[in-house]
Order: sequence, then C-alpha cells, then structure tokens
Amino acid sequence: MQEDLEKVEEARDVMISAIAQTMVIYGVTPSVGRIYGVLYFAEEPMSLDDIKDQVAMSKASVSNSMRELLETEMVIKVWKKGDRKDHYIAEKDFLKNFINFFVKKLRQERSLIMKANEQAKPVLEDISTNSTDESARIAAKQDLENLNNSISYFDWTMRLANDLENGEIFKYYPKQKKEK
Amino acid sequence: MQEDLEKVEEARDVMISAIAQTMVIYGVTPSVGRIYGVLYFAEEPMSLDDIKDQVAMSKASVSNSMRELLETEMVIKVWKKGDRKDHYIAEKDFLKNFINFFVKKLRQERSLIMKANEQAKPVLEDISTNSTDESARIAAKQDLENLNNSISYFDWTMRLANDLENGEIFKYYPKQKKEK
DNA sequence: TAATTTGTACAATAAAAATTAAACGTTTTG
DNA sequence: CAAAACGTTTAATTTTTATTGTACAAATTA
Repeated sequence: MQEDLEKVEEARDVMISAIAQTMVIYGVTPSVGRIYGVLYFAEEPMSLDDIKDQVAMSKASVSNSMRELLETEMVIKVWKKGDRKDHYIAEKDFLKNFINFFVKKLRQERSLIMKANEQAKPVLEDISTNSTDESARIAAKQDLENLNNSISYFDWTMRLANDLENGEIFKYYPKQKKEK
Repeated sequence: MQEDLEKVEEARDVMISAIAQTMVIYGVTPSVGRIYGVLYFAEEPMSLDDIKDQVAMSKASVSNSMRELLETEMVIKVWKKGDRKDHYIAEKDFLKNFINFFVKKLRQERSLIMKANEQAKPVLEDISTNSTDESARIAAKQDLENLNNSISYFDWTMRLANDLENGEIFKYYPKQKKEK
C-alpha cells in the first residue's frame, strides 16, 4: 500500500499539532512547539536546514527556536560524522522535560520574590518595632506576616523541586503504573 | 513619623513588582500580575474603580484582568453591604494558587494530547498489523510506542495532579516545616 | 419612567513579540 | 588564500496580543 506511509504521516501531523499546542500552554511560541514536534517524530537527527524545510520557516527563526529548545534541554545537539552541519534530536521523555521545565520556573519564582523580600524585610522590621506612627507599625507587621508566609511557601516548593530533580519524588509517585 | 507609612508603601511596591514579574513567568500579562499584587496588599476589598485608579489602567482593561484572575481563582468577588459595586479580594495563599494554576495546566495538557492520540491510535494500530508496506508498518509501530509512553506520562502527572488537588501530597510534603 | 451607575462587549489603536531578509564572523574546503 | 558553507546577529517587518475609548445592557435610583 503506497498510501499507508501517508496515513502515518497524517497521524504524525495530528500529534505534532497537539504537542505544539501543549507547549503553547506552557508559554512557548507555536513555532518552537512545532519544531519540537517535528524532531520528536524524526527518525534520525535533523540539521537546521532539514528542519527549516520541513516547517517552512526562515533559517534565523529556526536557529532562535533551537536555542530556546536547547536551553530548556528539550532538544540536544549531536554530531554526525562526515557532516559539517549541527544536528538535533528531541528529548522524548516527557516526564524529564516536564521536570526540567518546571523546576526551572519554581527556582526562578523563588529567586525573584526572595530578592524583593530581602529588600523589604529590614525596612518593615524596623518600622514595625520602632515607628511612632501606629498605623505604619500595624501595616508593617501585617506585611511581615505575609512575607513570612511566602517564605514557607518557598520552603515547600523547594522541597518539591529538589525531589523532582533528584528523583526522590518517584518514591511516592512511582513511574511505572502497576501492571495487572 | 509621617514618612514611615510612605516607607511601607515603598516596600509594598517592591513586593508588588516582584509578584507581578513572578506571574509573568507563568504566562500572565504584567497588568494582571500588578493587579493581583495590589489586591494582595489591599487592606480591604477593592472595587473596579479603586483598582483602576491605583494601577492607572482603563476600566475595560481592569475588567478583563479581573475575569482572568477570577477564572484562575486567584481573586474572589465579595459584596460590601450598602455598596452597589463589586469588590474583590486576593487569595493570599500562594500554595493554593500554585496548585490551582498548575493542576489546570496539567489537565489541559493531558486532554489535548489524549484527543490527538485517540485520533491517531486506531490508524496506527491498523497499519502496524495489516499494512503490506513494511516501512509503514515499522513507522507505525514506532509511533505507537511513543504514544504509549505519553500515556504513561499522563498516568503519572494525573496521579500528581489529583494528590495536589485533594491534599494527599501533604502527606509526603508537609506544609509546616518542622520548627526547632 | 427618566436619569445614573455599574460592568462588559466590541471595534479601533497601541504595544509587544515573533519572524524575516540581509549582513556578518567563523570555519571548512578546494 | 579565495570561495563556499554554516549558524548567528541585527534591524526591519509582519503578526499577534494587549489596551483603550465608546457604546451598550442591566440594574438601581429619584
């Protein structure tokens, strides 16, 4: 059957679209998602030009997208002997991708808020104990409490992030569903 | 001290900016983040107009932002007796917000991919067993394997999402850091 | 019931982001 | 060493997204 290969291609396109849309949910551009999808189904490493042809984008765009995918480690670069071009393959382990992506966000979040907290905390502590303005004292105390709550939130997310990263989480949530 | 209140205001602004930036990481617009930040530090429920004045945006914009914040349950609507306007307060529990947001994304992701899988699976199964075209059979088999891997990925994320939602996760990752 | 107030919908505008074409610096090849 | 091949950078363009002003419907008030 000549058309069977085409049918497989069609099925792949459906799945590639779904993968791209999924990635859009998490904030990447549709093009980046599409490229990852194409690489996901590629039977062998693809060069920039291979990808460019398949997704019909400019080389510059593909190059930028690849940088993003490499940064998040959803794609890795490989060398093909005898070929000067860079080649790329998709990291197919969704769980690994998910964890990479997610841990990065959690750390970024913590870093942002903690930086602000460190700036605000001494000011608020000073005012909450020393100010002669009662309303300022009250406001400062309230804010300090919120601030401390946020710290314990990060304590929690960091425990989660660490266990996601080092695999401890799989003690509680094993990868393999029990067969029956 | 007259200026102490101003210092508290400044400290709040720093933290509001950090909160907004954090939310941007997770894909919301800076304006939405800013509004949440303002509500986070509000001492009482605020009306649309209150918010509009404080963030210097159009009423339409604030209204749209509120819809988004209500959908993700980061903000809730409350009624103030004797006032016709709607009033809003921020859900301050970061952990709750995080879980809400996150579980939603995981479910959305699963739904998208599963829909594509359901479309592709029967086609691929047919080809992989019945096709007379060997290369099509091989490709289809390969794709089916990937597809099954993705299903077990979702099995995992759904176990996690459910436990996040129903609080079981706190058995393994308790909220309170042990005091010492 | 007419006049106000409130929140939202909608079309138009403004702002931001992604995409491209062209130029550039490196590296490789002949 | 000159020419060609790669991949990236840059500035300009296109596309997308967010924001606004205006108009509207529903509810309230006088």
